[in-house]
Amino acid sequence: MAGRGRPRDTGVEGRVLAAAAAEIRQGGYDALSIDRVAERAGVAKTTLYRRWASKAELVVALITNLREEVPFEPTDDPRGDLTELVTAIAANLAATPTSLIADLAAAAAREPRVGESVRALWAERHRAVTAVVAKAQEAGLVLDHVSPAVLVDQLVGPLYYRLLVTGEPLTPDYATTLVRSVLGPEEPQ
Amino acid sequence: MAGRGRPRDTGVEGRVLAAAAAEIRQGGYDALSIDRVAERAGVAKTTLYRRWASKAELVVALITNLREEVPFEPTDDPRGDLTELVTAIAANLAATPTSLIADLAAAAAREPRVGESVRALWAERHRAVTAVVAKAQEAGLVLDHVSPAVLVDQLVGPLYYRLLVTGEPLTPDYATTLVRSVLGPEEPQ
DNA sequence: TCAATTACGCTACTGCAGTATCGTAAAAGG
DNA sequence: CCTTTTACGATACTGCAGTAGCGTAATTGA
Repeated sequence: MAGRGRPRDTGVEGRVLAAAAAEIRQGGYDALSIDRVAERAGVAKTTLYRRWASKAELVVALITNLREEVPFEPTDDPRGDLTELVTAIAANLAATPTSLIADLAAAAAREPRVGESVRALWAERHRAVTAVVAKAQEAGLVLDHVSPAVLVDQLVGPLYYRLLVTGEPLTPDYATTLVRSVLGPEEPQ
Repeated sequence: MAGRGRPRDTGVEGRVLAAAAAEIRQGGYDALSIDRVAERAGVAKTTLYRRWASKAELVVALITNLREEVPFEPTDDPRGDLTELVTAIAANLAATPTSLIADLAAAAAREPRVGESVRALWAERHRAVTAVVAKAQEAGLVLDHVSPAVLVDQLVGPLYYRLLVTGEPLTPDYATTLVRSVLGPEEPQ
């Protein structure tokens, strides 16, 4: 079952990812050099390319690996949940170097395979917001003429828009404003 | 006034931009090679770098140059204007190679100088939407609790979000849906 | 006419991503 | 034991962005 030839060195992946993590922490995507990562990991460059087809794929695997699940437990207050969730996403985006996100988006646009991985990475947040929006709709917080899917885009899209396009800061306050704009003013019971 | 030494060759800029335009048309940002552009323009690479500090700056200058003003004359129907404008922006984004937009965003995040130019390039659309939203507000189409600035983000942001993040297509129908979601259903007089 | 100044072309270089080639090591199967 | 198969390391290469150095051309001012 395990194939015929020489088995793969199972330690390579971990060593390379660790080396890449150390490199990307100081300097972001551009500063991460495949040659340096390979040398630091004690691995030949060709071996590295046997695991990941490109620098972008390595970085995506790295980010996916580092990714810590944001624990989010929904309460019975969809509006509060939504605010909390959007604020958390905004905080996460603000904490990540903008150039890294932009470089991932660029790599995703260039290479279809990378695109799938990156979208899978970001789809998680999208789904979480979608779930809470669905609860808000059940609770009657969403106007009839509004499509839930579009509403999600209008909650999350502006975050990326500010980050990548206008360059304005992502404050917690802004996240709150987004939710209020979409759900209407606080309506006490 | 014109300085002391040898004057700059005034034809360089035009020739380089023309060569760059020809190159970028077939292959996008990555395929545009500074060496090839210089050769095609009949200019030394060093001369090219005397005008533009980086490839990104050259591309931004190129896009700015190619930019044709989208003629938009506001009518007395803010809602229709907004739909038309957002649809036009969506169409323009959909017609541009996604990787080019993503690469510009990445370059903007990397180099502050490029960031300014790119944001200036994109701010035009933002301002146009802001103006129409202001008219809509005057016409009473915007709910009181909604900030106009946030509303603009929620109209334009989802376009970039779909393009760069989720990878979903930008249809004219989607643009219309965005406007309706934000302004409420058509309210006949 | 001549020195100073600036632009230009040319060549060569660094560091980078990615590829090709080759000898060798480690396993499986005959 | 020996062949086959696969992984590995090493070296060298291509094309790329960007930089440095140098000789030379074109202009101004003395």
